[in-house]
Amino acid sequence: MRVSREKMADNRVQLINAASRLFRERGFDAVTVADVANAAGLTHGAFYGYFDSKEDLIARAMEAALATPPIDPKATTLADVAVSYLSAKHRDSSAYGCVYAAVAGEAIRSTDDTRHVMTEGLMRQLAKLEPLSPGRTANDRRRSAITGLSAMVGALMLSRVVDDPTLSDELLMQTRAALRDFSIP
Amino acid sequence: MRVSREKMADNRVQLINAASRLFRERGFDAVTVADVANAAGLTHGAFYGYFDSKEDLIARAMEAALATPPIDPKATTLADVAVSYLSAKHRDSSAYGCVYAAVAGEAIRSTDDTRHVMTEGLMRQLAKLEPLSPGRTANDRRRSAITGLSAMVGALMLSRVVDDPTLSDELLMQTRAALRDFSIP
DNA sequence: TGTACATCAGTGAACGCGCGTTCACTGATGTAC
DNA sequence: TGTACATCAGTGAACGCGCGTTCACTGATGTAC
Repeated sequence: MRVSREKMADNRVQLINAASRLFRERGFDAVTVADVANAAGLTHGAFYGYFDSKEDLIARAMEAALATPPIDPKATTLADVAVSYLSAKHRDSSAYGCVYAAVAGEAIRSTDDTRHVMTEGLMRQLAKLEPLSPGRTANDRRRSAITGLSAMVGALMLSRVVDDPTLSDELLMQTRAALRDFSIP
Repeated sequence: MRVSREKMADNRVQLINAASRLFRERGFDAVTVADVANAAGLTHGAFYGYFDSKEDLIARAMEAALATPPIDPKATTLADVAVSYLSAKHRDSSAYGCVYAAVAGEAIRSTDDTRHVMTEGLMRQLAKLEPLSPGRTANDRRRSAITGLSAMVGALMLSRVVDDPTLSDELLMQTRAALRDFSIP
């Protein structure tokens, strides 16, 4: 059943895309190698022609997920970012959402490779957020970017844990409102 | 090997304490029923005399962990809370630290029971934080409590994922500083 | 209070299951002529 | 360009392992007299 080089390149992309989606949806542990292979139209045996191990796939999938961060390109301020980030839609569909809110907990106990990928992704995300964040000096903007992102990640995670829809909505709404008025004195 | 009623009551406490510590340290999945039983001085077989299932233990352990939240009792403002919450010590030892920063990611895909326990714990934690948070009206204080807690949980998790010690420290430091100056206009 | 027996908490072997990973085989692709 | 063969991507059975859970048995506890 050998396939063409083009098909092989496409299979790798499909594997990474499926993994990037499934891991964010269900977490690293709950997704099996067979799940990812099947979602990419392969059987589990083919998997090891593309990746050394499941841990390797995790790192590559997070790398891909972090290459297209879910910051609204039309956003011009931190408050704009917060409006789309702290939405019910983002809360209810993590598959293509923020990597940190989806898998940060598991990533803490993951391989060095995965943690490194997550670190570099965070640095890039902060660099993009800084010019949109309030503050007169560069350090003020960096401070509000870090605090703003932390608040968004924290609020989104908490809104996903909570089983009370009213509280869940309130967490998003109040954090959105606070970031709208946010400033570094 | 029957044991006394007192010993049994003590065993249950030991199981819950061990679970509450181990789950926060390593996550639900990585901790086995045998790990918890051994840490409490029992073998895995005895476990099911105390709990219906591992999921049952998770809910009871989180309940216990949330009964003594890690808010410094000497804190009189949100900024005070942030100083101890966003410390290197808290980041580096999750065993007795914040439940949300430790297991929120896994709790999202946990049982209804566990999610409910986490929800009630969050409501109590917010109620305690509100009077310490800045704002003129009750809603302003609630807003700053929610945003402050979100920022603390988010910053602590991110500081734990990151493999760069400088960035990790900066995430804590900048969020601490922002919450020190935090106000709702 | 002391004794005989019933109760039942703890033990550790065992079960069933699902996972990550390996591997002999298959058959389509790529290449040498 | 067409043919013959070597290559190697994909398949699915199989392996080894660790997990949650069950259960027959053991022996200390609790109780009835």
